[in-house]
Amino acid sequence: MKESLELIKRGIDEVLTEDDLVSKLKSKKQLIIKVGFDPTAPDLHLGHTVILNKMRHFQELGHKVVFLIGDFTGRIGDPSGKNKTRPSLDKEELEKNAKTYSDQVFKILNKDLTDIRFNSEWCEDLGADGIIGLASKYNLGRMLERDDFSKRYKANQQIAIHEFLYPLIQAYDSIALNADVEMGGTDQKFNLLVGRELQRAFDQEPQVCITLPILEGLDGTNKMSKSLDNYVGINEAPDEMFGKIMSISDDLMWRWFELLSFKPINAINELKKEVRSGMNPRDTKILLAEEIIERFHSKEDAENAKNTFLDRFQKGAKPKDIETFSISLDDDIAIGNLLKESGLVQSTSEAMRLVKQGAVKINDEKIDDPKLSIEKNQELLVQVGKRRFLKIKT
RNA sequence: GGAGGGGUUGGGGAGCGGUCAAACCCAGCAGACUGUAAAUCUGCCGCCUCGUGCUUCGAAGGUUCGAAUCCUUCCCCCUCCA
Repeated sequence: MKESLELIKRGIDEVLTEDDLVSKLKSKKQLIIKVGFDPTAPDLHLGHTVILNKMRHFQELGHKVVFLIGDFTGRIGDPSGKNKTRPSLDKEELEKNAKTYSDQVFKILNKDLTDIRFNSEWCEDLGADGIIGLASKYNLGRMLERDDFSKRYKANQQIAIHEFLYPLIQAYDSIALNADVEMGGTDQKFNLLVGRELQRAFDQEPQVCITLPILEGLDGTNKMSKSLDNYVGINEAPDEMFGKIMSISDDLMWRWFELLSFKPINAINELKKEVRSGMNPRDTKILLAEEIIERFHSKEDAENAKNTFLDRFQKGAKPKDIETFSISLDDDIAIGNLLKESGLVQSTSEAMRLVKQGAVKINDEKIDDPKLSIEKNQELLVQVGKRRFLKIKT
């Protein structure tokens, strides 16, 4: 019992309320743990794994996890999204996304203790009556308690009505599932609590709400997300992962250790201490990268990725597999056009700039003439900046 | 229903007849330094045939030697009062 509670509480932000959690755990019944996911972004990244790991913890204690895909809520639009009208996904697409999810999710979750559900299952039947009924159980004052709403309200900014509906529907999901626990990021706290209250209004035992810290992305400040392109996808190739993880700042590294590593807290503190007394932080970062890659690929992949990385950046070797781009030419071609055609840069203007800045190498020689003409029927190794490589056959 | 404010290059946000491809900040890219870091410094950051070249400032017209800046119409957004 004590250990269970400790496991659950590790690395989380808040439990509301701990007393309720304790009594649910004491009841010895199999609990239903609900976590909602966005139907439009089925590619999981490390940010998602923070919560997936926690779901896994509950499974280790024998509880049932509901992986809820918010296809219906997705249609309404999350309050945090401004005016983006969301495309409603058709059945086929949904199934595809669900499959993508399940392909990835079971790298962490236990299949036997996981239900994948869609909230359209019960929301479609809710109807206008149902929605009005739901809405009658909540009130404006409580809605405005939500930080983001109250700020906007005070600042005379608009709040669309449907934004009020969103938390209600999410709460209805908890009722439909009879959830015992709902988890989400700290930004979801309000929504989770609405679920708790509405369950009471529907004579259910209120769910325990657990918030988890939000993982910062590669830039170190913003939430990891696909749209900001600051993520590490769990399906990414080992080398790719390794490179991305090594590029994070030292500060962020500790944050990632805390939220992503399975190492005991003590071990992490020990590492911190060693760095403070002179160990190169790069080497601890390597440990982190290895651990994560091992989890989503294999120990061998992790080892290889590490070696590739060291070869490449410590010894200055080039990547092993450089793609080849072939183009057939009638005539010689200007370097700017060649770079653009090959896809190494977006425009010839960009190519010209890069050449002027000394960022372009051909066969390991820096070029400085933006008007350089390349002869046809040649094979060249072209490098742009530090990491863009391409073999070009003209 | 009435009154007012606004739509500028990825985001934020100046400009309000020429000196505007458009200040400044952020993001991004490149170079230096390094641990492919962070911080810092420097440069770049619409497009091309790279030139006293071309196309941009919600859309379409108009005034003018000249418009992102003025006028007209249209589209869109926001706030306040009722």
